[in-house]
Amino acid sequence: MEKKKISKSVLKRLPGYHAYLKSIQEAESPYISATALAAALGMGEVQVRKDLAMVSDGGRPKIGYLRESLIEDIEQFLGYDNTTDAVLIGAGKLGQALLCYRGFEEYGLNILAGFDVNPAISRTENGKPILPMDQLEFFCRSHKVLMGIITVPEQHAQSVCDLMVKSGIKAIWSFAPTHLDVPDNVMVHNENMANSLAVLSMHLQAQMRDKK
Amino acid sequence: MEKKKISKSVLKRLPGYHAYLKSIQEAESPYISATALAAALGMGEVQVRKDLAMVSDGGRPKIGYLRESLIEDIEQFLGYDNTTDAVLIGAGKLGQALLCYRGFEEYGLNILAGFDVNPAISRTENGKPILPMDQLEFFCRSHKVLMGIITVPEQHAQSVCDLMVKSGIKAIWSFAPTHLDVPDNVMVHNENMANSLAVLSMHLQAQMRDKK
DNA sequence: TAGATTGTTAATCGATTAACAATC
DNA sequence: TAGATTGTTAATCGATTAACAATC
Repeated sequence: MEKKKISKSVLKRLPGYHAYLKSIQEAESPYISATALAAALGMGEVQVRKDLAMVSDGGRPKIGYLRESLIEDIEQFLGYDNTTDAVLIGAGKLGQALLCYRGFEEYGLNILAGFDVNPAISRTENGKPILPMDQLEFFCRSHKVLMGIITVPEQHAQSVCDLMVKSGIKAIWSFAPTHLDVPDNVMVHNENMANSLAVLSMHLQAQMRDKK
Repeated sequence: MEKKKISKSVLKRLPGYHAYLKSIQEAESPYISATALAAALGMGEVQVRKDLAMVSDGGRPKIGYLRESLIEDIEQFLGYDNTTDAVLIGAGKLGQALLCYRGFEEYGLNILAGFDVNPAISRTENGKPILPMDQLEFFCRSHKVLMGIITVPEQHAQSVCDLMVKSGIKAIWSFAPTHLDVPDNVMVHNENMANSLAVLSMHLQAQMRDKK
């Protein structure tokens, strides 16, 4: 397993393999072939093999990959083993949902606290603190937080984003449907619901048209 | 504006242009150039121009595009004008957050109702009904619902998905971190948080490495 | 050995970018 | 006219797919 440069497209497929491999823990054989994986996930088998080659140090011809070690390889590669601390700004409905979502731990994400201009509550149901905004920078600096999640309304997204950058955050996961300007060394990933919707609506429109 | 076949990549960028154009309503000039748009969103200007060519019937050299009609063109193209009805299954935290999110209306999405195996409440804060699962098929058929949103835990996602397909749904927007098997004529879009996280974590890891 | 499977090298495909002609 | 901007045609780039040799 070399540290070759990995493309975004491959990166985005890895969690899918991981989830599937975890879901078949009870399987009879401890091995799984790229062929089988591809069939289960509805993908091309060559693509699966190439993707796995990026993270694994090899399967065995005729047999396949050792499932357990494949899982470990992906986890190590994606950094699921060492957790990333994050803060979240915007403790509205969506923000609270994310703060309470337990699944993130599995992916090595640990949201330490939520922030809000005007916290309605001081803790989430699962005990995570919700703090006033003015404590953000001190909190991030002292906990060395590098990841921030934005769940504020569109109008406030850019100023919240600026605040995060000022607080030393290097990776921003935004749920606000708007473009964010950041310095070069900061990465923004837009979980833009509008984009997803566009693809789905288009499919529906095309289907309706074909029906006629 | 022809109905050329449009690629997914273009489709996913259109909402970004739309949001930005809406956000500069107060601007002095009623025109905007692809150059200006590109600069504002940090994109290549040729790409912007090509994307706009797909939806608009042309800008004017030296001047640019008429902002208002560009907005309309994108809205029409993405179907923001005629609303799509949807149902949501899984009225947990995330499900309720989506049911209450008002921004969807802007994109032509109208979530009619939520469903849950065991509804804790019968209505959301904004008055949307939360119904028991066994009413799903009748509801979908009678309201001719074609889009479904899945916000149930991973283990139940596939069976919920099957139920949606059985109820006539053709486009599924899933927030469950797992692969879903569907017939060919049904489209699934995975809003897979794990995928997004993978990209961001990788960026952080790379940055930490470079720092040393 | 034969056959399934791996990994690699080459070909294809699609999307982005660059170059340039057309237009106001 | 000159210059900014559009739209198109060609070149590049990257990712996917196909073909094939290697291996157990």
